[in-house]
Amino acid sequence: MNQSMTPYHHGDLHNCAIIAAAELIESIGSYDITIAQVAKRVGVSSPALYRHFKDKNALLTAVRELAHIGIMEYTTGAQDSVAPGTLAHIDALGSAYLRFAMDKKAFFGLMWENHGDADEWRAEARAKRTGFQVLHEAIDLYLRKQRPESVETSLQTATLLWSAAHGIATLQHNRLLDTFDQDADSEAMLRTATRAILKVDM
Amino acid sequence: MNQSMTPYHHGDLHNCAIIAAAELIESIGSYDITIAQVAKRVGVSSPALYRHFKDKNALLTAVRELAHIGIMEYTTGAQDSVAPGTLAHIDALGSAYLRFAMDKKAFFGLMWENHGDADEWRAEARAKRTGFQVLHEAIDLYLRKQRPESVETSLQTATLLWSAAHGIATLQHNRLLDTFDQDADSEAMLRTATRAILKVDM
DNA sequence: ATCGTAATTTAATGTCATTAACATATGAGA
DNA sequence: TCTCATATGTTAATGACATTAAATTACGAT
Repeated sequence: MNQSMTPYHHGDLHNCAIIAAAELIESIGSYDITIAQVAKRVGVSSPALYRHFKDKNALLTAVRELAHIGIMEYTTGAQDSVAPGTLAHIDALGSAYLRFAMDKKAFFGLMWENHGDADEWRAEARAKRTGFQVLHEAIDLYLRKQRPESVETSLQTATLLWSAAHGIATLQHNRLLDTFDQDADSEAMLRTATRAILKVDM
Repeated sequence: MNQSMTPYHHGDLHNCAIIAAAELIESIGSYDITIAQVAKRVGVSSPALYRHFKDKNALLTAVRELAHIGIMEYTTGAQDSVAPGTLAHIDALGSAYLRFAMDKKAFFGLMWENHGDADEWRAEARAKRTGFQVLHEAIDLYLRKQRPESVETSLQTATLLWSAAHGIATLQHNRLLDTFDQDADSEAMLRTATRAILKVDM
């Protein structure tokens, strides 16, 4: 990412900073990072970053996008080995979500955090093909095959299933699941929830 | 809370500070407060608070307890008008949870946040009668009456139902629900989830 | 009344984010 | 190639905070 031949820094501070921030977040396992840390990691002074990002939050927002790409990779990767529109397909997506939440704790926390520029993000999210869209498509396909009379509820079903997965992931993330149920198994929980929800009329 | 007759502050800075912090959080709708703000509100210098709290986080932890009491009030209050162990009872608890999450956004966010002293809290939470215990009892009672053969799964069922409620609350909290489903109705979603989960074998 | 301890206060530090002022590179033209 | 405008960096400087240190005052027991 760095044109190591150029003086100053030039070239790609913008992207380098985002990546450095992401690496930093990953390495300390928390998105409570400082501009100074990122700057140091890229080998540049703190104020330099302000040429590329309005403020610290703007940098974090950029990292957030990386996190969304990451979850997309987990999600789409999970689809490779399953037949489209099957229960296994939906399970795989849910499992990927839980796995991402655990593997990339800091990213997971960061990406759903309440961010200031929420409105812009929401607009984009609706347009793009996000992890949610992938889930929605899978559920739509599943219903179309298994319960065609309920296809029209696929959006609500997807939203509900996402909520369940998100709740499980979040509670586990904050170690609240095993606080109350020492034997809690998030994967099993989500599979149970999935089956319960898919079976029910909306 | 203040012995307005005493000089200095004396008397009750500890409790006054907690309440002031809670009021502040409520008023600005965020738990991103400063020690200085709290101190000012109580009419005392910032360092004074350090005589009563190890650090800022200790103060927030105290507020967190208030938040838990608050959700307990919502929860138990919701039980007054329903027959114990009925589906309506469980609905009422879920509804109260969602309502608290919306009414007291900042508290809701604060109380489930990743806090440093998590281990102590977890130990206490297991001992005390928390909102979760109330839900667990209600579900246990429900299963005992409606599906006695599944009573042994009441803990898992409670955990799963909490997860669903928490997911819905959290996503709505961050305005993510209506990002993907403009017509999303959190109450309806939770009722659907509740019915689906209670019907299913664990 | 007196002393020791608890509760406060004002100073002082150190970490950050962010802005200001200054400097250097780079690329488009003359 | 030389020159200027713009982009990109750099080193001060500022201001908000959390937190600690040192100095001060209130209170309760002797």
